[in-house]
Amino acid sequence: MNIGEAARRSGVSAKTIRYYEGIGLIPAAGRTASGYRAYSANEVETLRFIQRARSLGFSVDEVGTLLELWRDRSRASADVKAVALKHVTAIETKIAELESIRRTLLDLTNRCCGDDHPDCPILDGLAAK
Amino acid sequence: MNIGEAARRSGVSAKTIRYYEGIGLIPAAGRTASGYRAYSANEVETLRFIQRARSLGFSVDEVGTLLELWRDRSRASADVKAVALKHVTAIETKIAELESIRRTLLDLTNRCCGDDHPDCPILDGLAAK
DNA sequence: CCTTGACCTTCCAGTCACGGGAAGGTGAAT
DNA sequence: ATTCACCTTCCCGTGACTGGAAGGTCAAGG
Repeated sequence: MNIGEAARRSGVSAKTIRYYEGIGLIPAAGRTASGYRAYSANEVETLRFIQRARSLGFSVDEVGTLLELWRDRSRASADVKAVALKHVTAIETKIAELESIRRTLLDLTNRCCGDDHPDCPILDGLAAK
Repeated sequence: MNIGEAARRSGVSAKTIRYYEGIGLIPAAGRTASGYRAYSANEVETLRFIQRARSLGFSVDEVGTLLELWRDRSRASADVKAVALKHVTAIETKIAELESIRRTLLDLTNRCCGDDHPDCPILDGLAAK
C-alpha cells in the first residue's frame, strides 16, 4: 500500500506520516523497488492509534510513550493510566485558564454598549487596572 | 528608561519588546547616543496594554487591531466589542473541545483499573473504535 | 510509443510567539 | 583599571506540522 492509501485509511496525512518517520515516532517504512514507501495493515493500525491519541491532545512525545506501552505486552496498566491522568490534569488546568479568561472577557464585553461612540470599557480594562 | 526597566514595569520581557518592535507591533523606540533603546512612561503603558491583551489570549495580530482602536479616538466601541466577542467564541469552542477530550479520557481511565496487569481499556480505546 | 495526470520522492522554508545564547559594546561604581 | 550589570545584533531552536519546488514513477488512453 502506498503512502497516500495509508494516509486515507489512517486519517494521518502523507506529509505527517513522513514527518513521524523522520522524527522516529514510527520506524522507517519498507520501500518498493522504485523507492515508494510501502505500508501494511499493521502499520496503518499504528497510524490510526497515533491519530486517535493526537486527537485526544497527547503530545507526539506522549504518543511515543503510549506506543511503547501498547507494544509492550508486559506493561502495567498503571503506567498507561498515569500518562492519561497526567494529561487529564493538564487539560483541566487549561480549561480553568480559558474559563477565567472567558469570564473576564464577558465581564468587559457586557459593560461595553458596542455602538458608534468611542467610549469602551474593554479598551479601558486593557489599558489600566 | 532602558529596555530592562521598561520590561520590569510592563511585564513584557526585553527580548519580547525587541521582538514586537521587529514585527512592527510597536514603533521603533528612540535611542540614546550609545544606541540603547529609550522608553517613556507612555510607551510602557502601551506595553502593559499589550501584556494584558496577550494574557487574555488575543493573538499578536488581534493585539495590533486593538492597539489601533485604542489609539483611534474616533473608533466605534462596536468594533472593539466585535473583536472581543469573536475571541470569546474562539475560547468557548476551545473549551468545548477540551471538555469533550476530558470526558473521553475520564471514561477510559475510569475503566482502567491501573494495576500491574497489562490489560488496559485506555490502550484498547486508542487502538480501535 | 507518447503523453497525461495522479501519484511518489527529497529538501527547504514558513508558521506562532517567542527564548537561549554567542559575541561584543556601554555605564556606573569601586 | 576593573568589575559587573546592562545593552546591542545575530542566528538557532521550539512543536507539529503545512506548503511548495523540482524531479522521478506508474497506469491508462490515444
